[in-house]
Amino acid sequence: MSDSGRKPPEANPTATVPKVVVSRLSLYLRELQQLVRDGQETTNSTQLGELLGVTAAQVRKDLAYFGQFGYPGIGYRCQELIVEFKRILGTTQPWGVALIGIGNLGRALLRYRGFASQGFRIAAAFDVDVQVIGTTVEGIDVYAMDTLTDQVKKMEIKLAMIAVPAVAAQEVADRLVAAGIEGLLNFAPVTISLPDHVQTVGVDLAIELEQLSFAVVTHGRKT
Amino acid sequence: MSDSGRKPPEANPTATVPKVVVSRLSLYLRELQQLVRDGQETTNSTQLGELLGVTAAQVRKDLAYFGQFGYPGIGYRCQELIVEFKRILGTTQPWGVALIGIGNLGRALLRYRGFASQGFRIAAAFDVDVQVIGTTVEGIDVYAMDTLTDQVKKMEIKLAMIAVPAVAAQEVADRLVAAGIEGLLNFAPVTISLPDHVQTVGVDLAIELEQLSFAVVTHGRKT
DNA sequence: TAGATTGTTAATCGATTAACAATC
DNA sequence: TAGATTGTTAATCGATTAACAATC
Repeated sequence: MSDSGRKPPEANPTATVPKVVVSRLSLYLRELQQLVRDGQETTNSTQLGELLGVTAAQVRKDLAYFGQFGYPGIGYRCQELIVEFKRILGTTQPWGVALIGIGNLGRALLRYRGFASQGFRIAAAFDVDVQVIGTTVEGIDVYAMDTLTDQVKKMEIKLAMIAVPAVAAQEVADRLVAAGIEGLLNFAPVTISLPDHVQTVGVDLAIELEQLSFAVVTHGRKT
Repeated sequence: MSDSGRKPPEANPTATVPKVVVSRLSLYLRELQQLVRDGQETTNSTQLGELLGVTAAQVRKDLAYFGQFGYPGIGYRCQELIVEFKRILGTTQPWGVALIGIGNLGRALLRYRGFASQGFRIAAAFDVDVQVIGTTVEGIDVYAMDTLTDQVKKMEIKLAMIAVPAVAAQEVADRLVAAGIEGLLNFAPVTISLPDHVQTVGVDLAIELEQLSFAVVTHGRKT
């Protein structure tokens, strides 16, 4: 029942996974965690599809990129999928994350409770403001930007969130890259140029509202 | 030079625009605004493509969904495109936005400077906490949830941002819909069920970090 | 066994790219 | 005019869907 070692969770490692499939993987994970909280032990492609608004065929195709996780006639065991998806997404072990910029948004991110449960821990915060350097916010020490490289290396931090003003974002990104950071979550509303080996994800809150605006003005007339 | 009324900015209104094209439209707009700040008056599909990391052909195809905005041999006038894109996205006139939940994230959103410049203004804030009801945060009045319908109707608010705990998100959404809200930006890490005529965009910060994690662990091995 | 549901193949659909005549 | 760049068409590529044998 727990670990009968039946199916081979080995996918084609050369197959390149479409970005949109990876984003759905996170959504599946979120729904699975909700199902478990609701006491459900198994699910199936039809249910997962309904929860995400996609077809059952797509759910099965998505999962097939990563391996065989299902039981024909039964469906999927929620807890098993959660473990697999976390492994695939790389969040089995918690990541230490650096936060740059302790302004409005930075403080909100420091206080945000939703990171820890998904395997992310803000390990250190950085700012240029002498008023906040040396203080502790939500139990996290705020360091001067000068100490970035040292701290990042000492704490083996690989991910960073940029919550500085737009004009400073590129320079901060350059320093993070120089310090050896491998992935950046950028909240500044600018495109950042980075070497190929550094990954970036951008979150622009105004753009999200723009997308909503478009959806509303075009109304029912579909996307 | 300014408004010679040459080309017809009329697109096929029945053509359904792919969601991914609309998201690139926002990115084009952001780059165009940056180009104007940098003093550039015209651009072309090659430059816009480089800024976004897409091909020039794709830029031209994207724009073709909405009309003919270019000048063969010249390219595009930045300021003209900005005006057109804002019209298409529906942000020519500013939207009043309701904010629900004045916690960590809600306060950061209230203070965020990036909304106004893109045509969004937080018009009213709501919470259940009697400690904050009746106060003013960043010049915005905080109201009790009971007054939601009245305020939304009085201020003709059509968009709302949900920044409440996950467990409360669905109920808040239901009340917003009952109040006549047409679009929701949901920051709670849950899927919200809504009637078809109400548009939703979800922003889940932990999911963004998960996507980054995946990109880092799969490293260079592409997407 | 009968019923349910998977994983996978083939068919369909849609988006991206390349090429080029039309235009400034 | 010659050069540059658009808008659009056709070709390619990739993702989604439908169907079904295999499996529990």
